[in-house]
Amino acid sequence: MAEQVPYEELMRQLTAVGVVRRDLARILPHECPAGSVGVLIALKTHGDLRMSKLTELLSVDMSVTSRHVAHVAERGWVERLPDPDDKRSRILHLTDAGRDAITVLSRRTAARLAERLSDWDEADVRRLTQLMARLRDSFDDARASTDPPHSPQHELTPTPANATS
Amino acid sequence: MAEQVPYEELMRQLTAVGVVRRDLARILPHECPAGSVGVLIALKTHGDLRMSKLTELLSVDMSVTSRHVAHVAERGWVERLPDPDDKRSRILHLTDAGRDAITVLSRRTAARLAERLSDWDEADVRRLTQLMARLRDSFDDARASTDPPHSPQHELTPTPANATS
DNA sequence: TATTGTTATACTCTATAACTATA
DNA sequence: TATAGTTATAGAGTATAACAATA
Repeated sequence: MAEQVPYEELMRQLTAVGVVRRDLARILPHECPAGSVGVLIALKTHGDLRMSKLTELLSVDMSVTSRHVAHVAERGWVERLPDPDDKRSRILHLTDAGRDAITVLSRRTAARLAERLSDWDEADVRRLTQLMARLRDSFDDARASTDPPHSPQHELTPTPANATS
Repeated sequence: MAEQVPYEELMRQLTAVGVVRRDLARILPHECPAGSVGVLIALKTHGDLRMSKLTELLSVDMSVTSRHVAHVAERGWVERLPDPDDKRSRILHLTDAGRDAITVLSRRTAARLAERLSDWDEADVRRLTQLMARLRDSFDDARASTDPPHSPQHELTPTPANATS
């Protein structure tokens, strides 16, 4: 891709999505924070999952998944069934109560989005959704292939080439 | 807008942006977390700003802005000058060191994005950026006009209309 | 010895509320 | 009395590291 792409602007907009996420998070019940929603939706979409697979889908550390799953399990929305093939593993299963919870959340979220995006046409909503999905895929793929080790996080101070003064 | 818009999918992709943000955050120096970057970029883009204006641009609570600004001020990237028109106010000014820091960060971020989005064409990057900007605007506008009070956050349990069992 | 999952700890971002100092 | 800004506190999300159980 050409060098003169407006990455800085994309970067800014990525940060701006936080505004959207926070606004949507505000309508969630205190019992069901965003992390829980992610788990519930993933299970509704993909069916029963093991912790490892769910972790992969959420693209977070497994310790994070474990935390979120513990939360929804405590509320009876997800069951952690034993895996007959591997006693270390657990199979996560969405309960009926969990399904009901998602229904309520989806309805409420959709209402909020419909309100906020009242002047959007459906085509643009779809375009944005598709592009964001592709963005996520591009990052997931790259992380899976090149990230295994870890990014060292260099220092910021040494900037001889850019010293403007 | 029609009722059958795939809001649930949009919702999922909004969450997925977290993957992207986290990946980009990983290349930031420990001295300059995401919150600091937001402040620096805003000042570079809009020039000198008062706390209140910066807060509006970032769409967060002023206490958050204050925290982030204190961080970058401690590192000499931003100066808090007195406002001659209002002694309660402070004018935020990006220092040369701050400008240098942004240059380094932008370069590093751009490199990461170029790597991740190597198979994207520039038009799609622009399309995505524009749609995200519009999304943010839609939420900012709505918040400004209808949110002043606060969303009550109802309970989740009562779901008579959706009981599947 | 390697892998699945949990837990302890620490850090960032955020909002609410209480506070100071001006207006 | 109202506004600009700071600080204290609390809550959510995340990653790292240490750990238990099983493969």
